[in-house]
Amino acid sequence: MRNEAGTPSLADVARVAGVSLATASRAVNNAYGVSEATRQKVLAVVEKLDFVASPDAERLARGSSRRVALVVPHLGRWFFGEMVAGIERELSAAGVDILLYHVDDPEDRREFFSRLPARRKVDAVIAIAFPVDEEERQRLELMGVAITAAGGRSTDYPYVSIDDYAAGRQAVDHLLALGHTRIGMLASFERTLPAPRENLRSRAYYDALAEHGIAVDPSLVHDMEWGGHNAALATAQLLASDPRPTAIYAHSDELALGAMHALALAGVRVPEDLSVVAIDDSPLADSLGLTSVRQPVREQGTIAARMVLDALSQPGSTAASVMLPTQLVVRESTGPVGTPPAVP
Amino acid sequence: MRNEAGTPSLADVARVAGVSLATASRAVNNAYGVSEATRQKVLAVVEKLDFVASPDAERLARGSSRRVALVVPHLGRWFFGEMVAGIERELSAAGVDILLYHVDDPEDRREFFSRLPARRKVDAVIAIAFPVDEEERQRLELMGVAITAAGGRSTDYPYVSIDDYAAGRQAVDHLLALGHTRIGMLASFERTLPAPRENLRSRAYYDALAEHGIAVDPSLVHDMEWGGHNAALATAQLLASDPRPTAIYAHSDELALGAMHALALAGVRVPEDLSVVAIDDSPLADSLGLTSVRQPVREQGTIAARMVLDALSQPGSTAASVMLPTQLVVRESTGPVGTPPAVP
DNA sequence: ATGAAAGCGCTAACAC
DNA sequence: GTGTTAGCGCTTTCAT
Repeated sequence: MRNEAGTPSLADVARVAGVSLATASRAVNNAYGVSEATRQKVLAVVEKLDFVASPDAERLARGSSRRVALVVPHLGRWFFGEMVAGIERELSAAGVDILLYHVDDPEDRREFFSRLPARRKVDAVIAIAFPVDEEERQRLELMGVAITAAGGRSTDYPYVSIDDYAAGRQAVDHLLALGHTRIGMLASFERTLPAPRENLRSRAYYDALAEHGIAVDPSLVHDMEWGGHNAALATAQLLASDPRPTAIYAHSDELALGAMHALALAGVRVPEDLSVVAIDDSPLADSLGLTSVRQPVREQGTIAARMVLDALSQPGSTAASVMLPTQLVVRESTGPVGTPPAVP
Repeated sequence: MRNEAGTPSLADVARVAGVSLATASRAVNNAYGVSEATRQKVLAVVEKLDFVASPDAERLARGSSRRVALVVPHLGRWFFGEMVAGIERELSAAGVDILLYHVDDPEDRREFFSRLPARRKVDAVIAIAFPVDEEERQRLELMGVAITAAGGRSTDYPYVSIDDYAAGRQAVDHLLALGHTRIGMLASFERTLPAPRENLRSRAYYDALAEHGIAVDPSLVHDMEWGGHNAALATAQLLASDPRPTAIYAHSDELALGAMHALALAGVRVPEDLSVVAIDDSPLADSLGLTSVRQPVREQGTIAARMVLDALSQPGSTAASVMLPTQLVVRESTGPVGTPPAVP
């Protein structure tokens, strides 16, 4: 026994308890075929020796690891961090370990899937808010690892997300209901994605306007990479258009923040002169008094984790995807159109 | 061989290459005692079979796992997410896997260290921005796992962080240099911590004022939990004090954001009526035009990762702690005191 | 209900 | 330089 003092093995437990290795194993795993008396005896020794099974040996002997890979871009942004937090909570409660892989750009993505660190390391992978392409998915499936998407949709494997289209509609419809007809949109795209896909938050805008018989003015739509700075730039351009929009719909709180800063600099009052609505309802929105569509991020994480747990316990089964509802949270950044400019 | 089709073992590689298991192992690990020719032959087979060693078996046979635990509170906040991103990049480049543990409150902390998931699972643990107490540290040391702190200081083990005192001084001195003498402070404490420790960002404020012969007005100091909302509340109180401060020093960008929102609501112009400075220089600061002291977060992560890597390669050695410099980034939120109120 | 023994996939002496 | 052979710490038939 070349064991260091601090790490007792199952064999130690067995010896001290006066039973065989096999029995000790059964007792520890609550397996059948152990008398209650023996079980208690063994568990007592486990307690006394402070024994913890080596996960590596377990995995080797058993064939599965109780480990899942979490592939996530943009840690550092609220949405992604919260999502990870939600997943971690649920998984760690179930005794499943999380291997973290951060992929910020398409190259990281590619590298992850080619090196397949997941390979032989995990039983499942959770991809946060980005699609896994068909080939990648098949390779994973071949090695028997289940895949789940959190915060994004897929046709090929189970996911949990919000209905981005509905969320967008809630935001734009809110503006429309307030009488706004000239609405700017700050849309963002993800450079993480291998190829651009249809943006449901944008489509919501187009549909809502169309349904209200409002023609879309392309100069009011700005597509940009995520980031407050870009949003501020775009907002400055919006302010220059004629007639100036009376409202702005931002795809995310961060974009809205940049916009509001630009508005403040230009002396445009919110919501008197211009209304701003966004999607996310992050802490930012609260600090800012921003009207925003709330999406339950942590809960998405929790549910994704449960789906994975299910997949682990029933290999082969395919979980049903889940779409969580969103809810408009009205704060001070939106108001009816046409409020007469207050005289200072 | 009960191997599924998709997962070749080293034994498979050896057989196909026509060498023994041992030789295959040596070749794969670039160990000594393998002729270049055989090595190439083996590696070719590895390539062809798409072989990846089972980390579990490696660890079991070798005794170490090339896995480290990352213990982090408050994912979802920029600082923590960025730090994790920095660490991940470096560690994954070195082929070390990261086990993620999220601890949001003292209870999570306690649970982490008591269940010691690290136990037998990792070779090292990195604690982000929170102290590991002496007893916890000793238990970890006993099991031979190295511990490193990122984004926080410790006297008991190596760390990498910024000099919070210096950062605070840069912020407050900037205000002082602009002629401000009545300066409010928005300080935050961490409920993650087991016990409150001296806050260097606060001390910087007290010292700076003292050195300039300015008496501290306790009513200008507000301690709060992290969050823009709390900052907004505190700011409202600051505005009510008489005479009203001409500047606010916030411990973080998020706090400053809340403050600026409160100021906007109150019709107080920044920086004409009141200057705001903070610490972090997160993307928020840029979007907001906020003067802030930049701290290199990702770099702290990178360095922490390197320290761990060193510890893994030279067990027993104690890495030297590192303190990274910070730098004031002046934007539009600060200006000289006494600017005459512009007449609207 | 319990024990003996055969692996799981790999590394590391130890021979040759 | 290469092959043989024990294990690493656990799970799991298969006996008893």
